[in-house]
Amino acid sequence: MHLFAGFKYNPTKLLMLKKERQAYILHQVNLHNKVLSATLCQEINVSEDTIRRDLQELADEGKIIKVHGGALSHSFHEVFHLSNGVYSQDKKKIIAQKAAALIQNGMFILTSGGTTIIELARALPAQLRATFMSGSIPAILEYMQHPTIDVIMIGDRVSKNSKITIGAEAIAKIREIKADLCILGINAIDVRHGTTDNDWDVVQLKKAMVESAQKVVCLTIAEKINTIQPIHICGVQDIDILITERSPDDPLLKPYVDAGIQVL
Amino acid sequence: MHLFAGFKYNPTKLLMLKKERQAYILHQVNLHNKVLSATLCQEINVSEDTIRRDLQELADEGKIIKVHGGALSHSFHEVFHLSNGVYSQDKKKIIAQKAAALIQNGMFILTSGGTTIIELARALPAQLRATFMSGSIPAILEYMQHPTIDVIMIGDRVSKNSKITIGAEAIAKIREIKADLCILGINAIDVRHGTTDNDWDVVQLKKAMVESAQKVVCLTIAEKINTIQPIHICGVQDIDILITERSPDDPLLKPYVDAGIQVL
DNA sequence: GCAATTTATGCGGGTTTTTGCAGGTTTGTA
DNA sequence: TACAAACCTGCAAAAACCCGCATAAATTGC
Repeated sequence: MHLFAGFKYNPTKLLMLKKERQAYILHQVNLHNKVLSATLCQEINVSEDTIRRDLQELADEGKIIKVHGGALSHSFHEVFHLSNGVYSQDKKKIIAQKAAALIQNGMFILTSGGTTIIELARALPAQLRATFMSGSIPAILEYMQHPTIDVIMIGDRVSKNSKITIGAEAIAKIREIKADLCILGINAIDVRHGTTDNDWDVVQLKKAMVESAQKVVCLTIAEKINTIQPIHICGVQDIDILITERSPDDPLLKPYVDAGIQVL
Repeated sequence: MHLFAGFKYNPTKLLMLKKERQAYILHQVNLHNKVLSATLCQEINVSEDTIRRDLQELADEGKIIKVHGGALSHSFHEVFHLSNGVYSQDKKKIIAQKAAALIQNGMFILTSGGTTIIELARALPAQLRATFMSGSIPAILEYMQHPTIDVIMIGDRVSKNSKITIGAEAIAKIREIKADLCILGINAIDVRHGTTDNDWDVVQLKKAMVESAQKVVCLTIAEKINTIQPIHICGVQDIDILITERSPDDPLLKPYVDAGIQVL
């Protein structure tokens, strides 16, 4: 589409045909996922009404989404409709599959809560014999469905927000044991800052779990890679395995491989 | 710290369209389970009022859950609603009403599990401030819905059929405390044999609870009056209050009144 | 080629949307 | 119980929108 390439750098008054102009607009929308009416009317040198009419026509044809002040691409707008149910559930199922493969008979496993852990609980093979320990009530509910695993609930005061048990008792209980694996659903990870979260109580629990396990496994959708939250859980040096829905050799994950983490 | 998640998708944070902004917010909520209005208005560079209006609109559309100071993801806050097809639910609601009247602010209350206890949890007045302790996962789920009460989960191994935590740890934890009330949903009661049950683990828990409480309250539908189960929990002399859906002066209950139990 | 006709564009004015701010009220927490 | 943060309500300014109309541009018919 080099046909349009020069227009925004060419303030010369050009006579653009209507079809041509609309093609240009559509191109811009697809390229940047959004356009502003004001910007377009400067670029093409037509009145704002004309731009508005163009946007309206393109919207009527279903090519773009018209909004107050400009337009959005259709792909951008998908966020709104895909927001039903658990966010990114497909991706989390993939992650759960990879994580479930790590678990072997006889293992003792500490887990956090969160929707990814719920998927893990659902992905456990039916004949698995292992012991799962958690303070997350939704996670325990899911583990209870499994026919053969042993489930241990960490007791203490219940946090209504995070639906986990929190407090000194819970942390002391975690410290008492030495688990084979600690599997955490994490909310943010960054090479420099490690994993971080935004709930103080959850962080306390996760920190204790990391210290009480021989191997630390972190589960997260790739979207949360290279993001930071306010409260620190542990550094990358404390993490043994990182699991996302992407392939281990995805460039996004290279820094973590370089940092010595086993990426699955 | 202006490095929070999401900036990578929002390099040009100036002049964001309304829909675009809302999509960004929704994305953040789904990603992190919660957002703060203050954080968002810094990130997007708009006034807090605008953020609040956006959150309100998204909440009206059912996309998120608005709370004081920010918003929560819908999937995270999902309520596990127990089926309402409970046997004799009407009668249990009556029992729950009577039992709830016994509870006063500041009390510490031990409870068992069971559908009658679930009804009790639902019947608690909204402004009540008390502490409830239980090893029953369904009961804890119900207590969590209440806005002001404190909830303490007794930890230990989870019994999959009775959905309670059982074991030495759990019993030791109960022994540590001295509750104002112990409220038991019971499966059988008889003047001669006292209360009995058919699950060994449940009985151990209930016995410990009876011993750790100043007053013992038994809840049961009248149908279970004068029935016997294999395993003994406690004698009638250990019971302080008995609550059924019938009137206290019902002839069926007279033997228990005569035995010194306060019948409600 | 030229007039008639259709289409596209720009403009004026009135309406709606969006946004920030001032104020008073509610809420959560120490 | 006191206090700060968050909330709501109303308001006003700016931006965007819509409608009708006049004019310019393109197309068509002859």
